[in-house]
This record gives sequence, C-alpha cells and structure tokens, in this order.
Amino acid sequence: MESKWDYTMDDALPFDLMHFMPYRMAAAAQFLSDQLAQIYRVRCDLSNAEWRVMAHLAYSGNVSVRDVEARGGMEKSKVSRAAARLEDQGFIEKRVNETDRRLVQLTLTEKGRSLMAELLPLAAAFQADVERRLGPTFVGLEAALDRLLGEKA
Amino acid sequence: MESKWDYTMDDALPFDLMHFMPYRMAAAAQFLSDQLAQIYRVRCDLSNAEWRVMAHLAYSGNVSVRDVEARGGMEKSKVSRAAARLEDQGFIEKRVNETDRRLVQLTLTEKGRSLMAELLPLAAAFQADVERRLGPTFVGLEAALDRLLGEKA
DNA sequence: TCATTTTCGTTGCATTTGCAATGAAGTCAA
DNA sequence: TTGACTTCATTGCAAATGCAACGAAAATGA
Repeated sequence: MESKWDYTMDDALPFDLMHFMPYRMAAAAQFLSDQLAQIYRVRCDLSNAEWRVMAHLAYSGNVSVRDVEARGGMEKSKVSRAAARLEDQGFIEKRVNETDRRLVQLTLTEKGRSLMAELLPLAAAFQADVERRLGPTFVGLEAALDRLLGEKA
Repeated sequence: MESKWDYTMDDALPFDLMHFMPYRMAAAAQFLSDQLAQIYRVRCDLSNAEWRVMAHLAYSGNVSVRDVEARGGMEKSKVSRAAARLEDQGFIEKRVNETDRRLVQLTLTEKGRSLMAELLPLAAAFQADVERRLGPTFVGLEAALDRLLGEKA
C-alpha cells in the first residue's frame, strides 16, 4: 500500500519507452505501411484494407472472406466491406462457392489482374528497397519475425 | 539476382505475401499490441491510444500534445481526444503552458501516477518476456529497428 | 431423420479515426 | 507596431472500424 502511493516521477522507472518493443514495432509497421501506400496511391486509391485483400487474392488465386480473415488477421467485417468496395470498383468478383454455399469466393477480374500486374512490381521493388536499406540487419529481422509470428501458427 | 520476387500473372503464386515486409511487420506489431493490451486491460480499460499517451507521460514527465504527436507518430487529433478522455477519467491534467500559451501541457495526476506504478512493472515484465521469447534473434531485431526507425529522425 | 450446434458472411450501431477547417497564440520582417 | 505567416490544439464531419446480432448453410449426433 505504501509503495503504491509513494510513487513519484523522480523514481527510476523500470521502463524505457523508446526501447519498448510493442511501441517500436508499431512505429516500424506504420513507417513501412505509409511508404508503401505512398507508392501504390500514385496509381490507384485503394485503402489499406483493400490493398491487403487484393494482395491476398494475387497471392492465393481465389479465397473466401474467411481465408483472408484467418490468414491476414483482419476482422471479417473489414474483409467483407473491403471486398464490397473492390467489387464496386470492378477489381474483384464475388460468387458463392457451390460446394459450400456459406463461402463467398473472391476472384480478381481482368481489371483487377491488370491493376495488380502494375502494382506487384512496385511492391517487389519496395521489398527490395527495404532489404537494401536494412543491409546486413535484414537477415536478423527476418529471423526475429519468423520466431515471433511462428508463435501464432 | 533472381529471386522469389520474380513473377508473372500466369504463375500460381505471383506474389509472396507471407514474406512481404510491410505485411509481416504489421502482423508482428498487431500481435505484440494485442498481447500487451490483454495484460493491462486486466487492471484498467485504457484504449491503445490512451495507453500510448500515458506511456509517453510516464516516460517524459510532462509533454505537450505536439510532443506526443511528433515522438509517438500519433495524429494530433488522436492525441487530443485520448488526452480528453484521460482527463475525464482523472488520470491526467491539462493546463496551458504559460511560456507559450499555444501549448497544452499534459501531466499525470496522482491517480494517473498510481495507475502507471502498477502498469509499468507489467510492461517491463512483458518486454523481458519478449526478449526471452526471441532469444538470440532479439539483438538482430533491435539492430534492424534502429536502422529503420533511424531513417525517420 | 431432425433438432441442435457451429460456421460463414453481412449488417446495424456506436465508437474511433483521419483530414480539413477553425481559432488562438507566437514569430518574423518591414 | 503592424500585418502576414506559422504553429498548436480542438472540433466538425464523413469514412472506417469493432463488436454483436442476425440469417443462411453445413455439420453433428442421437
């Protein structure tokens, strides 16, 4: 009880925000995300959520809303709405999976494939640029992310 | 150099999303943020934005809205609103800086200091746990984040 | 078989967010 | 000093978000 109320800002804190991992990781993610958005926003005005759905489709061919939710860590309502917007813009097509009629299969339209044919090289170039900028530390980052994200799966 | 990033639209997997750095970094940041929130949400119901403002205050003593915006990479309106909510809850106090009356100085109240006295050890323990989980890869992660975030400053 | 439970996607609703506009305060230069 | 410009924080507003509720479809199992 005493220590709780005797806390003052003069105490040495067992905490250093600038080296706090959740903080740094969020900052780094935001940094990269902003840079990437700046790149593809020159060519189209996809939101971050829409880009991620498109990337999943380019990666996996055709997937259900559930797939994007599970593998991408996005809320299903977020995926659903991003997909609706992408369909309105004519980039993807939604159709019921005849094997399991609960599932909605998302597929790129010709227009969507055409867009990604432009965007993916930009994304690849960005990835290469990140590797270049990180230099020798890139390998260490990959190892750490493998380990961290491996815990989820 | 030939790499996994070469592709054509006819390939089954034209794009290796699972190794795309912005994607992985965002996933890792989300992962850590969720785990951290789970820890401090047992003790209070701070939003992520509110937690970040509190952390800045505990770290820096007293700061202006602008300071949190600049150093934390948060939108100033987000900071402003988080600060308003924290003031309503009695965790912080807002007062005009008499030297420059444009600035709003944020300071922890006694209640706020008390809360952080409980939360910071939990944060420190979480940091230690992350280090432990990452093992030898932790050093490499730190180096990469230094390099990446160093570009901003 | 048929009732129960689970899975999947959408939607309603309240909250949060980003962006632009605003106003107050400070700075600078003529 | 004045007037134009800049900086800081807040707020209005539209869009995005998270969560819970819902309905349709499938799986379960008795």
